[in-house]
Amino acid sequence: MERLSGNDALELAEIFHLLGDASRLRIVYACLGDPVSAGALAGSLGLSPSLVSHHLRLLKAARILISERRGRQIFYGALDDHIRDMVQDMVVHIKEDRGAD
Amino acid sequence: MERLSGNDALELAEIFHLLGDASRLRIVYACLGDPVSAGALAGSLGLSPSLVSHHLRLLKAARILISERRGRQIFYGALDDHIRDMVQDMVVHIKEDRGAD
DNA sequence: TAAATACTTGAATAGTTGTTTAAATGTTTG
DNA sequence: CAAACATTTAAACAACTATTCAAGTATTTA
Repeated sequence: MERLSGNDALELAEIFHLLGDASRLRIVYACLGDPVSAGALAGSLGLSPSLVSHHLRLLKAARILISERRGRQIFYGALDDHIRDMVQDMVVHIKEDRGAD
Repeated sequence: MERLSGNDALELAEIFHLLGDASRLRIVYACLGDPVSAGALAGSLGLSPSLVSHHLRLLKAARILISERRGRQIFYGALDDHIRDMVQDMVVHIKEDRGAD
């Protein structure tokens, strides 16, 4: 049981905070597999393109997602496997926990 | 790679959101071992008793922490091992990830 | 029971943030 | 080049939230 410094807490909280919004969490989750275009995200999640774009910017700035342009679309995907595993594991963990109610 | 419904996302995001604040994250982390009194938390984390109490209420409502009165102090600890492991694992995961910069 | 201790509660506030609407940018195609 | 497509950007706003301060409640002890 290590100690958690104020600085560490700030940094960690930033990641949690980004996943702490339903829209953003769904966006991240939808990007864990093959890269998805911004428009496809908006379409499949029922969110406005503008809103999705705003969230994508934050997620990219936090180095959770990366973007790649293909023609006139821009595809978003997880930065790397570490991100993929981390998010996947966290979601599984919480789902398990809340399931055992 | 399962799908994440809007409802699931809302529920999951609520937990993430609670851990997405530095003060709250430190409080939770400090409670993962032996139960700690509200005053001790405030003291060791350098936060006002009032602020700590506000956060504790939220964390208790979300069934992350539980409280037990002993004399005039009230001790807070993780709800169960599931919570302990979950938070610990998430913190480790994120620390690893950000370390590999 | 009065004082002291340990927390909690409520109100008030300054700052943040998710969302919308409208306009702008970059890219392809006729 | 102009029109259509895909996404971003900027401004604006309502809702939310972390924090503080002051007052209130419960528990112990002198």
